[in-house]
Amino acid sequence: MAGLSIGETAQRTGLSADTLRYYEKIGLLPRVARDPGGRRRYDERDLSRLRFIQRAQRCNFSLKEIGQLLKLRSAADASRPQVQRLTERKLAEVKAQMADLDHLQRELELLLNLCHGSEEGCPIIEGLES
Amino acid sequence: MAGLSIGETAQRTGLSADTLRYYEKIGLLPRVARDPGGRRRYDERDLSRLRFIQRAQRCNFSLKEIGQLLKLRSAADASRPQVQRLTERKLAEVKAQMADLDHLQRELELLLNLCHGSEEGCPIIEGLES
DNA sequence: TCTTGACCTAGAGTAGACTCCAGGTATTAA
DNA sequence: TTAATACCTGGAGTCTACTCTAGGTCAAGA
Repeated sequence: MAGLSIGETAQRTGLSADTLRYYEKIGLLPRVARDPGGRRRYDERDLSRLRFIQRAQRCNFSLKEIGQLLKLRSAADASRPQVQRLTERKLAEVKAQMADLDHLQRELELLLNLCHGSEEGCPIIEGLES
Repeated sequence: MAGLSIGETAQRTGLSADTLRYYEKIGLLPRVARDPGGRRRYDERDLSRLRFIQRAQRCNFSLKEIGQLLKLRSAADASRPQVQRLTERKLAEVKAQMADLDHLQRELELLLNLCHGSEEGCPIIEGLES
């Protein structure tokens, strides 16, 4: 039988079967193909979409935003100016978020370095206090 | 009257009065002192705790984790290894998120470039799906 | 004195993203 | 043939971090 069952897809992506059904229910995945018995069959397109969703989600995009991103991704030539504006906005957001995270990373690293170098007191706690 | 009212504290911290009451309700702040009329009075200790909470929250710690950090704060010396572990985990999370964002950024930039470069339609974009 | 505005409590409601449940069907192994 | 297993649907429940509501109190100004 072509494609993967929901169980296999769950295992492969690390998402639960419930989550996969949920994504379909809210339209994040277009209706997944069914076998003659009515069970879902996930193809490579679906898996690619799921990987995209997971990456975007790890970047703090909401499912709603991911829906928009997915539209950009698959219908890019349908309404190009609009698509382009959205893409640019998302890109700007991604860059801003990168800058924030970069800042955060430095801060956490600084705290940890202080911690390794200090004799007494907890510099992480102290750092968060001041 | 000693200390700040909830309104003044809200203004000073940028948190809403509701949020301040909420933090107290869930035990993130110990019971705040009351004046004879039963209104809250925030002292320097409370404000320090609130600053701590806000900083930690900006570092992507959940309120639950912040609760842990606050407990550890009283015995900072003894609990240093724990604090360090928590911080290290956060740092790892932040780094993973950065990597994902980087990936997403490239993908969006690629999409944008393809859109700029083509006359009508973006035939290569369908290739992104796979 | 009356009114206004800040405050009080307990508890309900919200949004996002799941997660679980009940009751039913299909496929496979014994 | 039967039992186990994986799957189906619609809908209810959960968690986080608030946010809002109702109904009441208190202190200060006109």
